[in-house]
Amino acid sequence: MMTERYNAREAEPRWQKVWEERGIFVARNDDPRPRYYVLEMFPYPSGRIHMGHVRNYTMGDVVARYKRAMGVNVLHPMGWDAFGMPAENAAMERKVHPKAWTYDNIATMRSQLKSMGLSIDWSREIATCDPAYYKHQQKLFLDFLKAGLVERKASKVNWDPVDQTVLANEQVIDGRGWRSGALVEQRELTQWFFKITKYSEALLAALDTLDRWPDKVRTMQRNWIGRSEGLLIRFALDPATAPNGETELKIFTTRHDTLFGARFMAIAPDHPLAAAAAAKNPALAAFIAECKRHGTAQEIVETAEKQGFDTGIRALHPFDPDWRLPVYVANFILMDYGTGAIFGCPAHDQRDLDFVNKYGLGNTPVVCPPGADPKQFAITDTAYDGDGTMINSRFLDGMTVEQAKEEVARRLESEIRGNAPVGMRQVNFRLRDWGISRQRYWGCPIPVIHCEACGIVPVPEKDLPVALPEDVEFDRPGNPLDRHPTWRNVPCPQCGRPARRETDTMDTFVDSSWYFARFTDPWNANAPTDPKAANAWLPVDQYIGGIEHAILHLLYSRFFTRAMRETGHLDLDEPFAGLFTQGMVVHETYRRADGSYASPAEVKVEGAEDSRRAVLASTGEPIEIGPIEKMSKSKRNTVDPDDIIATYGADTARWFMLSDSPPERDVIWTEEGVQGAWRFVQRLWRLVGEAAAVAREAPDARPQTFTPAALAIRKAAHGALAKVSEDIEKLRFNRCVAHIYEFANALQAALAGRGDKNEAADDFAWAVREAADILIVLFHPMMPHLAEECWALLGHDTLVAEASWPALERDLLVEDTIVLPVQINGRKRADVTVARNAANMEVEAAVLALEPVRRALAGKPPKKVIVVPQRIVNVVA
RNA sequence: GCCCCUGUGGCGGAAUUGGUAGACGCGCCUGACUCAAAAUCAGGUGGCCAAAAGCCGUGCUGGUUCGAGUCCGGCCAGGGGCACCA
Repeated sequence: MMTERYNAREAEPRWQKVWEERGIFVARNDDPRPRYYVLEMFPYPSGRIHMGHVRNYTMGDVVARYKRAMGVNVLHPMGWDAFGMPAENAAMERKVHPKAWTYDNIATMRSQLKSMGLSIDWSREIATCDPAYYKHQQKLFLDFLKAGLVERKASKVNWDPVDQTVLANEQVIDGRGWRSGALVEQRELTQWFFKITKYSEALLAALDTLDRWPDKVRTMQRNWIGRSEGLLIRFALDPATAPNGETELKIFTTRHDTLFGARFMAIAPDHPLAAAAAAKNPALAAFIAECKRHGTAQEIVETAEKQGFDTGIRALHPFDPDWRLPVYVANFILMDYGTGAIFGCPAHDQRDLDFVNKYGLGNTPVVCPPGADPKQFAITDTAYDGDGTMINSRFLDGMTVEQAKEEVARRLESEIRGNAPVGMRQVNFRLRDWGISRQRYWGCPIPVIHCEACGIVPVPEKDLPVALPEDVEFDRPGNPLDRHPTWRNVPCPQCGRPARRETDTMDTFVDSSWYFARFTDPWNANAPTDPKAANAWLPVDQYIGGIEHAILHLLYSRFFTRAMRETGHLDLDEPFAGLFTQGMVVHETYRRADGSYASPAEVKVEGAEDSRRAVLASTGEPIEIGPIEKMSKSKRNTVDPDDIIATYGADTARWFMLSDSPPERDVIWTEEGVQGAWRFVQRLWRLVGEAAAVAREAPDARPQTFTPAALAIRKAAHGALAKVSEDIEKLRFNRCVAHIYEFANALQAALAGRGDKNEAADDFAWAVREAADILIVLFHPMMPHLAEECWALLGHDTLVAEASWPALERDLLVEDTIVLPVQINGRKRADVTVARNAANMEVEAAVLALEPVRRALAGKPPKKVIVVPQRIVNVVA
């Protein structure tokens, strides 16, 4: 009898070695079978893996192993998002080279990931800091440049004063740098941009086709792209008031229906007209300077009062040349949205209303809400932005808002001034081009050279990669590339005269925008991709990662895929057909009396749910149990995967990660939960041991008939098979876990029952062997090492990692007789056993004969009997 | 302010998408084994009631329906995203 405990610590490395030696997870590009590409977001090599990684990679591994068992050619690669700031910080703090620091971390994390037993094709491993990788990224940059998808322009940029670098709009969260947390400043710099806005419309429209993405992510991207349809209107300026040469002011509006409610115009402080007007107006110039000094950092914007300054310029209303509108410079107008100018309709825009109330400009309501009296309707301090009927608007009166918009657009489109229409329909996007220049060392060098004579000269392809120099110092702030003597100063590739290399490096989000494509042919030395391989593998069938990349990484990758298509590197639009965003791993927090945090490893928790208390294990000092929060170093509520794997094994950690919480929600890491998972590992081991003893007596040939006990086992096995298969397909791992528990319970009960009844017939043994085989294959994607050990115990000389998913016998799922719940007036009162295919009349007759039903009816006929076949019966008394 | 999501036992969560609410796990209780503990095994575990019968029960509230955790209206609470975007 098998009484020994399963020794995960001994078994797990042993099986990992077998898998590796046999190379069974290596995907081949020439394998003719159908393909499946499952990918988890690759990690930043920060030092050690954390529980979030364990959760992420376990989920992907379950899918990969399941698909492999289904006979599919699976690509499941791993790499390193290896460029970035922390390597430079480490260099500054610890005097280690960023490269050494990064590769040390990669080595540690690789071996940690391997100890998880992931079915990864390590032959395709890539690191983005490897010149063999970024060489091709530089090639992509040059191709994009040639294709007009890259632009160099001066612009106001987000400057992170702590990291001393530029940030993209997407990297500014609540006015702060996404990594440093520092308040972001605005600076005017010349930068490289990827023209993501070229695809605004396409990126937006294609969101509708991504039906295997979470709605949440699609909504966030939709909002981020921010499409709005409106009208561009050219307001003529009163020549008597306009600065020299200025004749008109262009504005963009989505509310042209409210044109007769206009009270003022407003332009951004950095609008050219403002500068022109300020030339002769020192007070205005001072106001503009003041606005610019404050900048547009979010923090300031939110608290700043709306302020304006009358330029003295007057604009003429497009429908009434005698109607003059004052033009203000206002601190709340953004130069980089629309035209940097608006017309203000205070009655129907809260911000405009606040403005006029401050400067006493008044308002005219032009949209009357349904049910309101047009003569009485007035606006004081709350603008009305809803639908209604046009009033006070001359030829628009009586129209709906929609009709009025159409009428205004139609009229202004057909009115020509100069040689252009006064109004033009226009679509505007909130999305800005992606600024990729970073003033950092540890990133992919931008492959261009600045020459006094020739201007910007792309580095010739034969000179790629532009490799990072390794002899750099981090003894002062700023970019060491900028002060590197030989690397920076190079001859111009065109004219040969002394020139200067671009010292900015690329945003690290560029690195991760195409790595999924590189995995399809990572050995390719000549080109970023082999389009044949890329097109065959892509799009990624299932991508798994955190919700924090809903906009940044996922939007950039969608852009890159389109740009790579345009430059001939692959031929598809969307990189990720299926996206799954998993929840975080959270844990209780523990605080000592002095307010400092204690780690779970230091704390001993005792007592049941309602009387739980904690003490410091070493001293007995009482500890306050705090709220459950995301595992983080600062809260010290992390659990080290290495410790868990050393104590319980990787299978236990994997199993716990998948149980209980639905994968998209946060999972609470608890010691009890891990122990529960560990107990189940041991229970499965014992169960398979018992099953193996019975299975040994099984005949090779499948018996002709099965006794009820054997049939019950077979039904449980195939029922579990059907449910687990469906739930893996839908990534509902918590339900898979429940089904496997249920099946294991059923098999255990059947084996225990056998002793009493002495039912050791051939057919029973055969059913047990079949059930044990199915059980092991079913749990092997979640607990691969235990599965191999059990598989061997059952006498197989193959690997379960290479076993086929069992064939489902659907006949076993169908019962001949079924038990239907019987409701009386919608409340369950009884059960009735009927033939599965019994006619409704028969079911009704059987139900009416039931004692509880007769009692309820008391001799009267039922009002109604509803029979839902194979579901339920409801008697209405 | 706008948009989205989530509210089910002591806890994590199931519920075939309108058909037996609480699967499965954790925790707890009782028993067996043990000198004892651990492990394991057997049983129990939404509330009210001594128990049965019964009644109540999916954030609150109203509705639709033979039947509502699920659909509709109105609230409340928690979480997330966006936000001078014209």
